[in-house]
Amino acid sequence: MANHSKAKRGIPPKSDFNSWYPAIVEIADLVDKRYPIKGMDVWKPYGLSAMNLIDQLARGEMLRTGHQEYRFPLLVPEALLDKENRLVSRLKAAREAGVDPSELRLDEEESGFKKEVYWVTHGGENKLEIPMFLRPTSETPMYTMFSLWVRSHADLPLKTFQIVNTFRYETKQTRSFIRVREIHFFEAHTVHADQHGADMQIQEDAEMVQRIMHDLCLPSLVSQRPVWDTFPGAWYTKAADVVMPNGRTLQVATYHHYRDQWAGAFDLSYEDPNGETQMCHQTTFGMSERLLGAVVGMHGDDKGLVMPPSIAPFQVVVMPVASHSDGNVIPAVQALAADLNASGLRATVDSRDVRPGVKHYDWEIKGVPIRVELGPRDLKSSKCVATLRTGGKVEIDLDEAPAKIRQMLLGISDELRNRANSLVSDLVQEFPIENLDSKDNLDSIIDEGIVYEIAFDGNDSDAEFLERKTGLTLLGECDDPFAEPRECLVTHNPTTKKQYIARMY
RNA sequence: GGGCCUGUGGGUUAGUCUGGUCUAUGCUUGUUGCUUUGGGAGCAAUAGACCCUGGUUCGAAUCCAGGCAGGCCCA
Repeated sequence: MANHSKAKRGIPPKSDFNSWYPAIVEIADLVDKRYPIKGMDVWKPYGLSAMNLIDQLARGEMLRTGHQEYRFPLLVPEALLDKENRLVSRLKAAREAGVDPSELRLDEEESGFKKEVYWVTHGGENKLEIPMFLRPTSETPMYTMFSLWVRSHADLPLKTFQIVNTFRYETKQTRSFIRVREIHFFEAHTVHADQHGADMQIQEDAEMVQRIMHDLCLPSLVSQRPVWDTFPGAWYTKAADVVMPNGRTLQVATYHHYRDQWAGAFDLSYEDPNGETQMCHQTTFGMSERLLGAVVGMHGDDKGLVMPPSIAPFQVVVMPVASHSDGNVIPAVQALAADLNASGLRATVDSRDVRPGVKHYDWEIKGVPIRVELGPRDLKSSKCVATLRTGGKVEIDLDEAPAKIRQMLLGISDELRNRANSLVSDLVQEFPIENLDSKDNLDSIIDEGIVYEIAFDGNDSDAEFLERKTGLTLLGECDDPFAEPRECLVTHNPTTKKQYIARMY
């Protein structure tokens, strides 16, 4: 058909995910990528609206769990970075040497961090005596202040969060929402009296991640990152990864247990009830616009986006049909939308003077969960026709519309979860061979579009062997181990440690 | 980190190899008007581009260098 491509507004098939993704974010009007700086897209109203709704989910969790919202400055003086770099390089050296960090002296080694930040070196025409950088994350500025705020055990726990933009000078290929240079970022930082307090916080973080992922209808793999992939300064790092349709995993949330390692570097201590000075224990929990990237990638299809109802900027679009032939249509449509909005749904009216087909296609591309048509025919029978983005059309009574539609949205969420789960279960597979003999040629065995589940309990060099051999990256150890011990893929020791290897974004 | 490719109206595309025919092609989109309107309507008019800087040349969208931007592959 000549207008085949036109019929889909030039959307490549989703089976070609690497072309589909960058196309759909622009066609669905989430962002405009033409701003002339690499990795810095312009957020358009529709995309921003969805992102704001994701932020609201995070904010809701924060308030529910007693965190308070702050906003710290964007600029950080270089001197503070030095403090952090010393901590990071000390821990890194300790890790490499396999010794306790406290046994190492502070050295002046410069970490690679400096290369990844944007520097502000001038104020007007004057060169700044102390250069400043744009936060890549906010540990440094926040902990500087925390050490002023926390003095007594009564000040703890301190549970904070902020939703801000952070900056990273990415040199690799950038991708909307997935790898960008200006990152819309959520970060929660907490301070506790002891390790137990921080342990509990990590548990709470895990629950919050699960709740948010549920709202977004996204299944995720949670694992503890290997030591070498642990956030600088952290005792351990846990991460939630979403499996994208091309088999690559996307890290969408992380939470770090710092123990008292950062507290040492930033002099974060308090007086306990006995009047003794104690070091604080800390955690952080971070998420970003990658959540939106995951939603786009996971739920979208050949026809466009599919928005989960929880973050759909419009959950329902009401479209008048043949309103020119019946003056009652427009008022009825407006009344219906008002009804839906009054019942707490996000509904809008598309009263553009275009053909109905155009409206359907437009909102289909944008992934609106339910499109409602209302025309003269329906008015006679007091009904309207609802079309689901996930498929199907139903006639519903006008007086029951809000309740029915609310129910249908729940059904759509369930359907999206089912679809996502079945996609992921296709993409996550057991490793095809029992052990990695170095003679094996794995090219014909490894499928780069698959996430492999393996038994692995090796050390750094075993992991390096594994990664080099397979060309995949180790995500880390899962929370749910195998029920029965299995043979480790590399060491051949029996283990219940379940791990995933995949190509990561 | 290493290598490769690309840059033409808002989008997409012809032209680039082999400099002059380009005062730059088609489709789409935008705007205006009329007719239309239950899943992408039609006709007409109109608007709109050679990434930037430098070089070679009588002459550059086309060749060369650098920059910026985008994409791909490998580590």
